[in-house]
Amino acid sequence: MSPARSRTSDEGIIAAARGLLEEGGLEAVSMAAIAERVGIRPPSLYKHFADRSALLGAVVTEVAFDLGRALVSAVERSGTDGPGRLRALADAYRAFVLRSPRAAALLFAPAVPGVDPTPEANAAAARPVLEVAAALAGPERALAAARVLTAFAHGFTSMESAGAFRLGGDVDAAYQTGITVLLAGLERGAAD
Amino acid sequence: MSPARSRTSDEGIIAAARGLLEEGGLEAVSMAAIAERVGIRPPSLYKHFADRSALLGAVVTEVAFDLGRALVSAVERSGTDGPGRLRALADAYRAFVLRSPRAAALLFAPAVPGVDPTPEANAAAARPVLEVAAALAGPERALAAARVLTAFAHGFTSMESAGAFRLGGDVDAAYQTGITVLLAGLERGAAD
DNA sequence: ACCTGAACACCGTTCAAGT
DNA sequence: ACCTGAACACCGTTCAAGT
Repeated sequence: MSPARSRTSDEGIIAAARGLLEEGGLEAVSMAAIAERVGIRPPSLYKHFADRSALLGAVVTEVAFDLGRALVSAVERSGTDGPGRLRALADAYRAFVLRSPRAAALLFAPAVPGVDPTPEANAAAARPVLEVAAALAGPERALAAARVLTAFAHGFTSMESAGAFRLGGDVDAAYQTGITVLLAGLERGAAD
Repeated sequence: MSPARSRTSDEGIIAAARGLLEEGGLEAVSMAAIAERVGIRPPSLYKHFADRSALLGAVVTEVAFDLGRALVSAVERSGTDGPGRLRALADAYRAFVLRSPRAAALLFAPAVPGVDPTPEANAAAARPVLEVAAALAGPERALAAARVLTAFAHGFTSMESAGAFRLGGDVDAAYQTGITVLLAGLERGAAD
C-alpha cells in the first residue's frame, strides 16, 4: 500500500555515528553498529548516505558547526579587549577538544580519506578565530595570526588528548604559556 | 629436513608496511598487501608480529627514531646560538613531516589505538627538542617551552599536510612567523 | 520511498599441517 | 623455525524483492 514510512532520519543516523565515535573511536563506527543503534539494517543506511565516508563527513560537518558555535559563544561571553577575547577563544577550543577528543581529531587530521567538513562548516569554525586575529594583529596579518594560533591550539590539544605529554609537569600551565607568548608576539606591531 | 629458512625479516616487513603507508595511507597497509610485498602469505606475518597493531607500532617506532636522527643532525649542522638552533630544528621537523606526512601523522595522533612508538623512540625524538628548549628558556622552563614548540610545529605541519590551509596566503611565512614569535617569547626571562 | 535478506569481495586472525 | 591453505567472524557495499 503506502510506501514504507521512514523509520529514522539523517540526523538520527549522524547522532548514532557520533555517539559511537566518541565512545569507541573510529573503528567502532561500523555500518552495522550504526544501523543497530537506529533500529534498521545496514543496507538501509545507503538510502540516507552514499557510503561510510559520506556519513562520516556529515558527522564531522556537524562537529565543525558545533565548534564554531562554541567559539562564537565564548567570544561573546568574554569582554571586548583583544587579549581577553583570544584567551576565551583558546580556552573554549581546548575545552571542546577535551570534551570530544575523537570527533575533534577528525576535524583537522583526516584519518579516513574523503572525510571532510563542508566548506560552510569549515568557515563557521574558522570565522571567530579570524575575527579575533584581525582585531589583534590587524587585518592584513589576520590570516597568518589565525593560522599560528590555530596550529598551536590544535597541536597542543591533539597531543594532550592523545596522551603525548608523558613527562609530568603542568600541562595546563604550558598551554597558558603558549597562548601568552603568541598573544604578546602577534599583537599589532609586535612581530614587525 | 632442515626447518624452513626465513624468507624475510622483521626489518623487511616494517619497510614494506612503511612504504604502503606512505603510498596509500593507513587503509592501504593491509596484512595481505604487506605479505604480498615481502613475498609470503598473510598468516606468516604472525610469526614476526603479534598482530597488525604491533606491526604498525614497529613502523611508527622506526619513524620516531628517524625523526630523532633528522632533528639531531639538523641541530648539529646549525650554529651554536640558541635561536639559530631552534630555527634549524623547526625547519627540519617541518621538512620531515612534509616528506613523510602519513607516517608523521601516526606519531602524535594515534589513528589506530595501541599503535605507539616505544618509549625509547619517543625519547629519541623528544631529546633534541628538550635540549634546544633548555638552552633557550633555561632548564626549569625547558619542558613547557618544548611542549609549546612541539605543539606549534606538530599542529602547523599536520594541518598543512592535511590541506587545512585553504584560504591562500603565504603558508611558509606563517610558519616562520609562528617560530619567530615563540622564539622571542620563550627566550630566558621573556615570559616571566 | 524506504527497508530487507542474501550475496560479494574483502579484512584480520587462528590453526593444523607441511618442510 | 618458518611458511602454508583452509577456515572463521567480520567488514562495507550491491541488488533484487518486499511493503
